[in-house]
Amino acid sequence: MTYRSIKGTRDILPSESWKWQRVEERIRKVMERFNYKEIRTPLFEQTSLFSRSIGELTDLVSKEMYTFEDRSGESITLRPEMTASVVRAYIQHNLGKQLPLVKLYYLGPAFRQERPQAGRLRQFHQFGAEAIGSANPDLDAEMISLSLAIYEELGVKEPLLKINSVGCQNCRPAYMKVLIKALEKIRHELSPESQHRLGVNPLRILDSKLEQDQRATSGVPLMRDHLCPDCAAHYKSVKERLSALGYKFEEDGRLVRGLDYYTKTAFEVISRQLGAQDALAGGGRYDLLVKELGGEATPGIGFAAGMERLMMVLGKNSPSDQEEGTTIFIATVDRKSQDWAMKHALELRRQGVSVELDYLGRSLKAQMREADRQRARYVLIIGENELEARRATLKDMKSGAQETTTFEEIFKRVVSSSKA
RNA sequence: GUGUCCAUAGUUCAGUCGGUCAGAACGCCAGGUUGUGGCCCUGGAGGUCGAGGGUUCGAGUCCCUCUGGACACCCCA
Repeated sequence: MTYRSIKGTRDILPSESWKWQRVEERIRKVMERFNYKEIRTPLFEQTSLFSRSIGELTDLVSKEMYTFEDRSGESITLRPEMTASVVRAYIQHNLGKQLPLVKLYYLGPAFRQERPQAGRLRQFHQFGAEAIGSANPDLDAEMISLSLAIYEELGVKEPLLKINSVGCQNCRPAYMKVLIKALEKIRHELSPESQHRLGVNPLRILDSKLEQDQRATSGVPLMRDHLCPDCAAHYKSVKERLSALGYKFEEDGRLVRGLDYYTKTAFEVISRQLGAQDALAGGGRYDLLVKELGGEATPGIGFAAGMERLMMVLGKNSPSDQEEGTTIFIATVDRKSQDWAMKHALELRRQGVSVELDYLGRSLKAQMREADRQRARYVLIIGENELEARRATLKDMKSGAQETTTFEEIFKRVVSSSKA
């Protein structure tokens, strides 16, 4: 038996990792244009941080977390998302005392023990942003705009924006009563699953994928029609700001977030190019979360996005550019030239040039083939004759032209072309 | 957790009613140029046909179990 990566985890091999690097770079760039600063938090936290913030009864907490006891008996959980950690750090380091509005972004792995499928892994990667310290709907618009700007920057085709308001502690409880009452009335028309959800998470029934549920709930009251004046005004403002920024969006009164901490604005970015797991990003406002986790009552908003899903969408679009090749391959023919190559490869590398040479004792022909495979811009050929004459042959792999000249001249050329 | 489908060389796949079916392409290595790439030609290495049982004179090919994978439900990024 051979070892394999654990179910739902995967290796990102060199054939792919360079693409991830490119994408991550551009994500960071956009984040920074919006003046969000990176935060890196630990991969694991105290279990209660997540259960308290996300909600004890949510599916995520009740059956999807990687929770274990460490050797001291403390309950530890691999982060299933990043918002809780970011808010924890915000409180722990009193970030709100240093700045009235804290804008943070993150990028990294998260863990959820679900059955893997297209766009869903047990170790997956998320990037996202959090802005803590303002309840201003302008900030909601900025946050949504930020998430879309990233997809725009990367050339994602037709990301679909869906928004909704999930209310607040003032209006949601009352609405829930109305909703449950309405659902009770049509209970027998609901799917068995939804009948079960009635007792656990009635909101979920609204976005059930089953035709049966959709039909049955067509006349059921929606949160957006039962918002308190404050929430209604906020929601209206967000929509106005989005329109003013030129964004198209779809109001989805059935959009629900799976995490308990959301209030008011909820949004999702969907891609039709994905499978059943079609959410590229999801987020919303969480005005109660900081207080819930022990900080001073501070409003916040954020979003999280899936890297794997992004990569899937990007893979389906442009044929994408090529990985950069090495700049120069030094081909050698014997021990002496190999010694020379080792020494000068290091020298060139110190000057910022990417250099490769042969470690398999291959023929010159094989080394040339290797250089070609690496898409080297130049091959430097060094042998007995050259060593003696303190010259080497430099071949331009694109044109095929080659010339024998002094080491100094060659290095000058290689270093300058590597900087270009 | 439930369901459906799948499992043959490094990769993508052929293998017809169970009887040379262990193959192709690409990739890899070498040679064709005893110091030179990409194209082309030639040759080579590489598989206990996911694992374990069973049916049969005989099983990649049929049956069972297991493992792994994909997708969907669920859930969500």
